Amino acid sequence: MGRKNYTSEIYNLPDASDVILCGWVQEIRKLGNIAFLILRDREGVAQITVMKNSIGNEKFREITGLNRESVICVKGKINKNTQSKLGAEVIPDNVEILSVAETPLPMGVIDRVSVDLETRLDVRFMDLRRPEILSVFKIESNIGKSIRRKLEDEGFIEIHTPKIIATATEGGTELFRLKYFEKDAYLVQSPQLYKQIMMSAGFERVYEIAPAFRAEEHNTSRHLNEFVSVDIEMSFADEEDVMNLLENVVFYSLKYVKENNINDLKTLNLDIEIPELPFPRLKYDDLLNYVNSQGINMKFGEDFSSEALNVIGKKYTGFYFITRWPMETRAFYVMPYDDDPKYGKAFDLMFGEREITSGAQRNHIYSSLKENMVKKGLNPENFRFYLDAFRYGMPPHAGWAIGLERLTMILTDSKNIREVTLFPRDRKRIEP
RNA sequence: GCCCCGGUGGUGUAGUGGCCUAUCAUAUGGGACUGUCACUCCCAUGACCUGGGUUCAAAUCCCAGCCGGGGCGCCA
Repeated sequence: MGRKNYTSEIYNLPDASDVILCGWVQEIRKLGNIAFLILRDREGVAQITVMKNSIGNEKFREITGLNRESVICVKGKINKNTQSKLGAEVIPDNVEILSVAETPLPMGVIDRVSVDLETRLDVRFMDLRRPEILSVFKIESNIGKSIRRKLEDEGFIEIHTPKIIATATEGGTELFRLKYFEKDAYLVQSPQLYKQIMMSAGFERVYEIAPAFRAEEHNTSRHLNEFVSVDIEMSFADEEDVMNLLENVVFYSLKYVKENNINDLKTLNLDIEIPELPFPRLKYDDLLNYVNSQGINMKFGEDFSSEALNVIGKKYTGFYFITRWPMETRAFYVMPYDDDPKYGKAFDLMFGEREITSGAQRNHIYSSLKENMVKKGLNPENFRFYLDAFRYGMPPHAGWAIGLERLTMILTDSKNIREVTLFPRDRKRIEP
C-alpha cells in the first residue's frame, strides 16, 4: 500500500504537498457541484474537497454517493488557502475505495443523538471509532506505560504468573471454575500467592500487569468480572516502603499523562491536577470514629460501607491512604503489628470515596501465616505449593495491586468502569 | 444475590385504557443546491421486548419470562 500520511500532518506540511490519506468517511456534505468529505483516521480529521469540474462527473457521483464509514484512500494535494474552518484541505487526484460500509449504521459515530452504553458495547468496534473514546484508551495505554517505566526505573522485574490454578487462592471471593482435562481448575483472582513465592525465589522486586478474574455477581459501575491488575511485590520492605513507592508511581503516572496526552485531555475536556506528596495517611480507627461522629453506625472490625466511604470522600476528595486495618477485615497473608496484633500492616489507596489499590506488608513467618490461614477458615493443606516457599528462607516483603481500570476511571473522570474497558466482562456480558 | 426502576423505527425519545392509522430528533433512500463546516430545503421509508390474562377496547392495566438501568452487599 506504500507510505501514507495521517490527517493531522496536513496542518503542518507546506501548501501544495502531495499526501496520501487513508481512513473512514465520517461525513459528506454535498452542495450540487462541490462536495466536502470529512475523512477520519486515528489522529484526527481532514476535509477532502471534491469538485465535479476537476474530478469528472462519474467519479464525483461515485465519491459523493459513498456510505458513511466506508474506508478510502485519498491521493491529493494540500490546499492551505481554504475557507474551511479546519485550516487546510486536500484536493483529491484519486480516491480509492477500499471497503464500503453497509447502511444504516448500528450506531452513528458523530450523530447528535446519544447512544446507550449497552448499545455502544454491543457494537463496540463502531463506538471505539469516536475520537473521545479513542482518547480514553490512549490515556489508559499511557498509564500502563508510565507505571512500567517507573517500576523498571526502580529495579522491578516483569513476571508472568499462571492464570489457571488448581486451588482457591486467597479465599473471600468466588472463582470461575473450568475443566482442565480430567481435573477441575480455576481462573486466578489475583497473582498474590505467586508473586509472594517469587520473593522466596529471590527476585526481590517483581511486577505483573495482567488480568484477574472474580466470579462475584456484583452489578455495579465499578466492578468487572475480568479486570487488569497491576501487581508489585518487593522484598526487604515494609508497608511504608511500598506506600512510598505507590504514591510515587501514581504521581509519575499522572504527570506522564498530563504531559503526553495533551490532545486527548483536550478532547475529553479534562484537566489533571497533580497531587502533592506524600498522600495523607489516615488510620482506620480515626476514620471509624469520624464516620460514627457523622451519624453512621459502624463497629470496629467492619469494613467501610459505601455510605461510610461517601462520607469520608466528602472530607478527603483527593488521594489518601487508609492504614492500620483490623486483622479481621484483611486477608490471611497480612502481617500483624508486633505491638498490637489486632491490627495488620495493610493499607488501601483511596481517591475520594473510591478504592483503587490495596496492599500490605505480608506475613513471612511460616507458623504465624499458617495459623492465620486456619483462623480465616482455609485449609493449609490446599496451599502447600504456597506455604512451602516460606519454609526454606523467605525474606520480609510487601506489595500492592492497582486496578488499572479504576485508576483510568479517575484520570478520565469516567462514571462507569465499562467505559475504560475495551470489551468488558460483567455479570451479563461475555461478548463481544 | 437483594431492593427499586425501566424495555416504543437503525439510534435516542414523547405518549400511563379509546383522541395512536403512535410524537419529535437523528439516521436511511430519492431529489435540488459550487465553499459547506450542527449545510439548508422538499419527498419517502421505518417501531410499541416475548408469552399469557383482564376489558367492548391494551404501547398503556395484571402475571410470568427475557433483557437492561440505579442502589446495596463485595472488592481492584
